Amino acid sequence: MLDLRFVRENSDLVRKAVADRGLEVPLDDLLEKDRRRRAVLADLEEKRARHKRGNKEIGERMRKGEDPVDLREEMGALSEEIRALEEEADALEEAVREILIRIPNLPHESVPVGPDETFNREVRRWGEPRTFDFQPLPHWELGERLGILDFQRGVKIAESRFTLLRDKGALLERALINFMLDLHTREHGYTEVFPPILVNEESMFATGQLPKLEAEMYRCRDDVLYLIPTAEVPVTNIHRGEILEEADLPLYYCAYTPCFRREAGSYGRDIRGLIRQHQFNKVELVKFAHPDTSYEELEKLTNDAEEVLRRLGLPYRVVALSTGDLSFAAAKCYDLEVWLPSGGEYKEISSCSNFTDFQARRANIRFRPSGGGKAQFVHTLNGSGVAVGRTVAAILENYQRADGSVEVPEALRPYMHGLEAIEP
RNA sequence: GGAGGGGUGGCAGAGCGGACUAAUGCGGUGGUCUUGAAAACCAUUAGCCUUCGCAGGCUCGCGGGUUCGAAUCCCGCCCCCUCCGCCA
Repeated sequence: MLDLRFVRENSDLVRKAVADRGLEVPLDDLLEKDRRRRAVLADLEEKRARHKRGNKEIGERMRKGEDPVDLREEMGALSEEIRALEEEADALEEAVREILIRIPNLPHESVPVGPDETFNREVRRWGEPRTFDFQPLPHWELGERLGILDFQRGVKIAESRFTLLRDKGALLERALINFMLDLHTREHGYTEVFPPILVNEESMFATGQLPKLEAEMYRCRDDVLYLIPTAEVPVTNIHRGEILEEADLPLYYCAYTPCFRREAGSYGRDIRGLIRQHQFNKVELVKFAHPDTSYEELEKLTNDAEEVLRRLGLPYRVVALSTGDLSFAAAKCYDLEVWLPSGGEYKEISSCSNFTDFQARRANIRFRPSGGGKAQFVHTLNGSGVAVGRTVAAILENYQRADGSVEVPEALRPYMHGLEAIEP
């Protein structure tokens, strides 16, 4: 959410930012309602002040034994007027808010301007895609042949886009989670947390999933709780409504959680394999940063996520998303894309974003400046570090051998009882 | 799920129709005193909204209602605690 005062005073800037994203927002409507609300409020407050003084006088006179009937009647009438004005002011405030919460964050000046992903800009590449002297298989075929991915039974147990991991497949998944958590906690300075996987509406609103992405989420039938689509939600909400100490910033958290997404509207996409699942595991990195350093923190966070891929020896590239591809709450975002031989392309495996004060304002997360003074909103950041299911796919495809076995990346072997390869 | 108790400032806790402009204590900050510290004493110690400012308004879990007037009375909801039941 943007600051209403900022929107009021910089409407042209906001208008341009929304247009750059290829979106439309009834900004003039908002400005007009905001103007009217402030006019009503001035009137209302003047009447309330009069009402207060009058009531105080009634109290004083009644204590002296009088009954000021005329004043009581006057205050009664004033009370009616106040009630009407309150209703008007509340309605206007609500209308303003309804528009305001749907305005996306302002893209950072370094974000490439363009209507869609074709305007994304590649920032760097790491690693060389391997050349095969045999016909490489897609990971779903490798996984089924190795008996570690069971798609049919996943569908039987749940529905399509759910997969059963077996034996070395389950072990590989678990090894990756532990490897990533260890890397971030022991070498990158993150504090590990394990948060609730079901969260309430306030939490979903705070990070920006609600109201816009309601259809993307699984909801419980008898309780107003949602399955998290990413650990970003519960972890960012750790400090919702809190005032942090400036000296404690930046705070680094990482969390492994399962994630659940309905993938509404992506019927035909990535239908085979592990790429687009309704349930997947992810290790997430979350930061609460000082506004002055949040963009440096974004670079560091992105590098922390990249380190996972470098240690695993998976070729990747980093892409700066354009205004049209940027998510609702993000001011800037780098996607990490891992090389997948089956498609002969780079595929998103992590998304690292700076949300500036956009989520912090919705979540009311502030910090008290060390020198004293007004509490300010922190900047929140997060990024996958990284998506586990897609990493499994990338390892299977990039480390496959001609005989259908898959070499275990060296960094992972300590986490897999020294196993060097997954064989049929 | 059943029964009871309770949500008041950073924390504890009083107030239970009109001086609430929310007592008091603790904690925090600044100061006096001190070689330094502790103690003591003094001062200070919420957020938000409107406004250029003066100033005004809102907020006692949330939402309604009664009343000239609600932290206080009534109704609904949410959350927490204790006990019982169920349960990994």
